[in-house]
Amino acid sequence: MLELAVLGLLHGSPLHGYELRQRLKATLGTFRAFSYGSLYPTLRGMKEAGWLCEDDGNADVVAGAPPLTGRRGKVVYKLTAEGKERFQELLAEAGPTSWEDETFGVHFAFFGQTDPEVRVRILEGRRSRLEERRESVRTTLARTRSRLDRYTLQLQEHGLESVEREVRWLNELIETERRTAPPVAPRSPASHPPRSPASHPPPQPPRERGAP
Amino acid sequence: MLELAVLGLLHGSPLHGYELRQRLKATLGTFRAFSYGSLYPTLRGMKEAGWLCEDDGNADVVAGAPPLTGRRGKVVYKLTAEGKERFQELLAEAGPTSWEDETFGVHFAFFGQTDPEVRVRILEGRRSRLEERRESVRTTLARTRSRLDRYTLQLQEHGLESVEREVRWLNELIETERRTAPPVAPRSPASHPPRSPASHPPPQPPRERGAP
DNA sequence: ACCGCGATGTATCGCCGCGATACATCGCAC
DNA sequence: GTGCGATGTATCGCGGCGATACATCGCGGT
Repeated sequence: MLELAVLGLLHGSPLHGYELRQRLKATLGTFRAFSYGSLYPTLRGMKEAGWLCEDDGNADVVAGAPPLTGRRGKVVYKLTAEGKERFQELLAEAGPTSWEDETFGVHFAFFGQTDPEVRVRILEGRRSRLEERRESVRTTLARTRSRLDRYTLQLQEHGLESVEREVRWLNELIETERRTAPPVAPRSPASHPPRSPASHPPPQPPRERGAP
Repeated sequence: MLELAVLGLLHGSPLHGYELRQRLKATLGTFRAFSYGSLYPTLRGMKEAGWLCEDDGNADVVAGAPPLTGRRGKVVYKLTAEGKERFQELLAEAGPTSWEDETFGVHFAFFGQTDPEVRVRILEGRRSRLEERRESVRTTLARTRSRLDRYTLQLQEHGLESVEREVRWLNELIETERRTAPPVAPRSPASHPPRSPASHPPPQPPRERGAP
């Protein structure tokens, strides 16, 4: 999970731990934070697995500069070919793990590199996860409403509204996905009949970031 | 933190582990779930600390029934006097730990037993915590908006809206608190005005559940 | 009568993320 | 030139989670 995040961030450009963490905070935003206590061990593990390697760019560090200590310089991590492969692999799998609370945000953040079909599957999975929770809250709320204290009730209702809001958000996203890449073209968007039958726009990854 | 939750639940009535967990799920709702892997060790710890004891109610279990096994019966946990004391102690402290994401929900759930002043302090602490996060998201969003991919942007904005929504919620709650229990020290209410003064929303003291 | 099976119930283990902490270097203001 | 905050690497202990094992109970099916 952190693995996916690191793979994704590093897929953009090589980074060192510190900056990696900043990006993690910025990109995943409200979803999770991650700390070095997770990051560095993960990095180590991934290095051992061969997904990434250290890339000191140019070794402009004076070689013998601090001979006293264990030589602490910047360590820049960079994806290997296997790492990129691994990233694609993780992007492609849309299992139950993809729509758990913590994981979903990470997957979503890399939707730009994800296959449209997988996107929809993950969004729908997430939605049904949330709907399930919503129903659970609703029923227990209905059953126990009268027995609840004012504050517990308020907490419960706020939680319920949060879930409902998130479901609406997902609905919009799914709607948009479907309109952008419909399983069956409901209408020709342009004057041309599509040469690719709309089901696979593989060579046309949706609007990435980076170079404008 | 689990400790507070257990103390609070058990303050109502003695429970055994299984039901305790159900209540935990129901009461804390969307906030956290907790699993036995946390619950039982915590229970053990609390028992050792003297906050609670086992109370088998009536030992209507046939004493020698299953002599083959290690004799697994229901274990009902019950607060001791020290436990109740400890609960009050925890309710009274409104430190930074009280308004962290996970902890806040638990504290809030027991606001019915909490001193009004402490309630406001916790709500305000929570709010400023959230405002801080909101500003952080806003600024990084403003700085990097153009460089972000469509999905990352959407994720970011959704997160921001969530935080804003929660701040609004807290504002309402604080407002209500202030109206119900104004900062001016309340005069002795016992005397002759039998009906409440200006403001009489349904609750005056925190309407508890359970035993009337 | 019997079995099966799901709900109830107690308990533990390994994994992993977090927060705190230590240590080191760099750049810049004073 | 010195102190201090940002940058940077790394580890440790704590605590929660999910999976799992094991045990009992009540109920319906055959």
